[in-house]
This record gives sequence, C-alpha cells and structure tokens, in this order.
Amino acid sequence: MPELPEVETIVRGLEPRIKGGVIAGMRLLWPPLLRRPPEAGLAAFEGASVTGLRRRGKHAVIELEGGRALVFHLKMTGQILLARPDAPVDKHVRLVARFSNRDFELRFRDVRKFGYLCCLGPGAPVPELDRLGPEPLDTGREAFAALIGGRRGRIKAVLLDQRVLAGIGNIYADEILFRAGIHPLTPASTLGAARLAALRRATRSVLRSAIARKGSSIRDYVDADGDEGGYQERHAVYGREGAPCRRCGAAVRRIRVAGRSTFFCPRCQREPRLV
DNA sequence: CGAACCACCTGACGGC
DNA sequence: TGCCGTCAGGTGGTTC
Repeated sequence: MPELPEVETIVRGLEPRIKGGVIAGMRLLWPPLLRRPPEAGLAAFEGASVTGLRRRGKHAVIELEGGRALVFHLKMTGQILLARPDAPVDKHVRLVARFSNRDFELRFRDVRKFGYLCCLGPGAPVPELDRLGPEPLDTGREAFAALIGGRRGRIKAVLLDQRVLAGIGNIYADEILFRAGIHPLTPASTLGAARLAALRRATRSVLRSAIARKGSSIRDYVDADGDEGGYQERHAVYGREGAPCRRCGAAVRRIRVAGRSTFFCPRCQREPRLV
C-alpha cells in the first residue's frame, strides 16, 4: 500500500504529535510482527522518549533517546494510527504503544500481516535500511543517471528495485514512466542522457505532487488520523485500463512486468526498439 | 545479473 | 447464498 509519498505523509503527521512523547508501555497483539525481537523484550523501551521521526524509503522510523529506534515497514496494508485509548481496537491491530504524556496512543494495524517492526538498540545494524539505495528526491542528476542507466533490466523493474532508489512502488513507477514518456519495458541501459534527465524530472514532480496531495488512497491507505490521500484522482495511468489517456486519448493498456500490473499509454510511451 | 514464479496473508469482488 | 478464481500501494527466496 504505502509508497514513499504515503509514508512521508504519515511521518509528517506523526512527528509534531509524538515527538517528546514518553513510551509508557507497548502491547504486542501479534508477536510475529517483531523482526529480531530485542532480548529484553518490548519492556526495554518503556520510559524512552521520542526524539524524532523520519522516513527512509518506505520505512517509518521512530527515533528514541539513547540511540534506539523503532523501524516499521507497512508493506501492503499496514497503517500507523493515533487513537484515543478508549476507541475500539479491531482485530487487525497488531501493536499498541501508550504514552505517559499524551492523550492518544499509537496503533499499528495490518490486515495482511506482511508488515514488520524492528526494534533497534544503539548502533545496531539494520540490514533492512542498509540495503536501500538513495532517496529519489535527494539524488542529483549525475548520480541518478549513473544509478538507472547502469542497470540492465527493464526500466519498470529498475524503478521498483529498492537497492537502486528507495521508496518507489507500483503506482508511482507507472505514473513516473507516463510522465517521462518512457515505455515500461524499455531496457534501462538504452536510455540516453536526455531521457534519463526527463525520468529524473518526472520522478521528482510525481513524488512531490503526491506528497502535496497526501498520497494515494486506493484501498487501505490512510494517514495517522485515518484520513485518505487525494493523489489517486490525479493518476494518469495507474488503475485506468481501457480509459482514455488524459493527454492523447488513446486507451490505457495493462500488461504484467516484474510480476506486477503495469499501466501505460501505448501512444505517449512508445514501444522500445527491442535489441 | 536478470526474469519468472512461489510464498507470506486476508479480504473484496465478479462469475456462475 | 455460496463457492471459486482473481486481484491487491511489497518483498524475499528459489530456480533456470
């Protein structure tokens, strides 16, 4: 569900409200949520205060005093919600964190149970984060061209590869390629400087617009307050099979690439010359 | 290195 | 109504 713009929206909404919060206790309702459980258990985090929040790729990181951190991945259906402690807790809530100095609690809810939480001690290695490529919005023109152009795979698969750039998922990969006018099956290594520059501009503008609209809500995504994003109304191709392209009117097509549904305009994104 | 396929898990929806 | 297949904002492992 959540890609970079959705996680960014969640983190921005969370930060002003839980920064400075002191964790009073955590209730783990579905133990497999924890990846590499801390030896002392979640009790080790009681009394810790939240020093900051950040996003890395599609991960939400809650930083705690003493160099500790809680790293969440929401995968397809994960949600981080703030709720009054007396609000009903449904069966999909996997973790509840209470604060001693806040009148709301943080809940991690995840229907499909793909999401996870890593609890980090000071200096603990986090392979999940260390494996990630750079942030697309912090990557300069030359670095971007080197990262993308140096790959042999099809451009859609390259954009989805978190080791290349962190945070782009299935929706935004399609929207970015449409904006750049690049067919999803184009081998990345065949893109010249001009098209790589166009791809970088498209990446920046799509991600920034999506963040400004607070992400895309197709099925499950909501922010920490339970509010939906609005960028789905701006989607040019994703989920629009058979509908007219907003730019040229041709019917949007759907194919399968890297095992994922892939939408594109056959006229605005021309077939690559196959080698 | 890359691509295809399965796995993880639950729920919604369409067809019959 | 119910059963069955298909699909879903993600990733990791296996196999060719």
